Amino acid sequence: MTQLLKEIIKKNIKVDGKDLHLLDDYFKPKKIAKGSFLLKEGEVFHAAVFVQNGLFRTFVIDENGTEHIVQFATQGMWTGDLASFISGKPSKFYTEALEESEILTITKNEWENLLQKAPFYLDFHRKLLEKGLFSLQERLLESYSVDARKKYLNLIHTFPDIIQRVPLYMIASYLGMSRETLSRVRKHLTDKK
Amino acid sequence: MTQLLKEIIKKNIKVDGKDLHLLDDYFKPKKIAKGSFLLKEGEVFHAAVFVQNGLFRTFVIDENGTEHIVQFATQGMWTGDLASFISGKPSKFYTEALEESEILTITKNEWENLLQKAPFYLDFHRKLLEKGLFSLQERLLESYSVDARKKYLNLIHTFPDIIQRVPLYMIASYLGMSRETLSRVRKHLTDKK
DNA sequence: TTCATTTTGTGACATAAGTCAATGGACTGG
DNA sequence: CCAGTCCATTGACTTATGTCACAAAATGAA
Repeated sequence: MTQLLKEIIKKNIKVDGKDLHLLDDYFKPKKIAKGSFLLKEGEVFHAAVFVQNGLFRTFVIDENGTEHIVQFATQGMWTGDLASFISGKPSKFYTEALEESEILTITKNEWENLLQKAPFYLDFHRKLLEKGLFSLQERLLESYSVDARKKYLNLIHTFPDIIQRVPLYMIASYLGMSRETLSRVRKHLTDKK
Repeated sequence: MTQLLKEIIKKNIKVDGKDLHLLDDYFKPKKIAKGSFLLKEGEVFHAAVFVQNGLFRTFVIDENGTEHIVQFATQGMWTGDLASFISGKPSKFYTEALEESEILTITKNEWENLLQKAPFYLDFHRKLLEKGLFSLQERLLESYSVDARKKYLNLIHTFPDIIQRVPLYMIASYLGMSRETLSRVRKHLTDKK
């Protein structure tokens, strides 16, 4: 059940077998129907969510009512709003299942509890935050210095199968451009071949 | 010496007086000359840096050789590259003193040491990361949904004195626009009065 | 003060991307 | 199998911002 999670943890921190088994007691599996929400704006995100399989998007809605997708999460990734989970403050984000999905969750309290029993999970916690910081930095830098075409190319390079799994207008939203612009970028790329 | 730092820590976490005094042993004060660098691209950022007074910028240089300012840090803020400090990986950033400044530093090793002696500083560490995440999120969202004029207005609202302290072309770089665009935005704002 | 350097402002023009509107294709539920 | 959505494409047009070039102003060092 928690196979994938265990592998990922082993890759990130040093932890021995019997401590890994603790995870089975703490993380609860759950099925999530396509179209349902794990989190809506204004709510506090009380549980960490690890994606076993399926696909989620997390997005904000700005003052003009436009959606901006901040993250896609697939198998092996974490989703929801890490900052809200840690701080206990209300989130600005929505996270929605785009496919029938399976997740592992742990509530804030249980997480704190686990950290007490097995403090080396603090290292993992840290790594998570660090990765969150890192990927946000990357996206911010990209938004400054890269044009539409290159953003798209970068995405299909780092995340090839996302194109098959979500409608293009969501890709456009993720990349911070209009769906028409994305459509034209794609046309130019195929024309050149 | 560590007065300001102590106040900030007290605001963020619960910690009693005698544990605060530990900070005096761990943090070293340092003067930094205007124009000198705390960090250059490719280096690992080995010390956390707290700004006592003065002003720093941290920036990246993209593939085209253009600088993009990611953060200004003034009194009471932290500067450098948190992600590199934590992960021990080389940084992509430069951080430069824009004024004669005074800082408090602590090396990575001493920091780990302090965390062992006084584990509640972990909460502080966490808060720092959380704030880092939060401010990056804010900037990313702004870059998507806000035009040049509003970005400038937001900045002078949240950080009024920065305008007096750094040249406008750096403000432009921080806001992700050309200096000419910023110049025009400012003209329109004064014309309207 | 004076000269050189840095910083800012402005006009003319170029360009990437957004907006609007129409069309047709693909999917889906009944 | 049909009707109704949903989604993607495309053209025409608009708009915000960038780029280039030059001039004016501010700054700072000698």
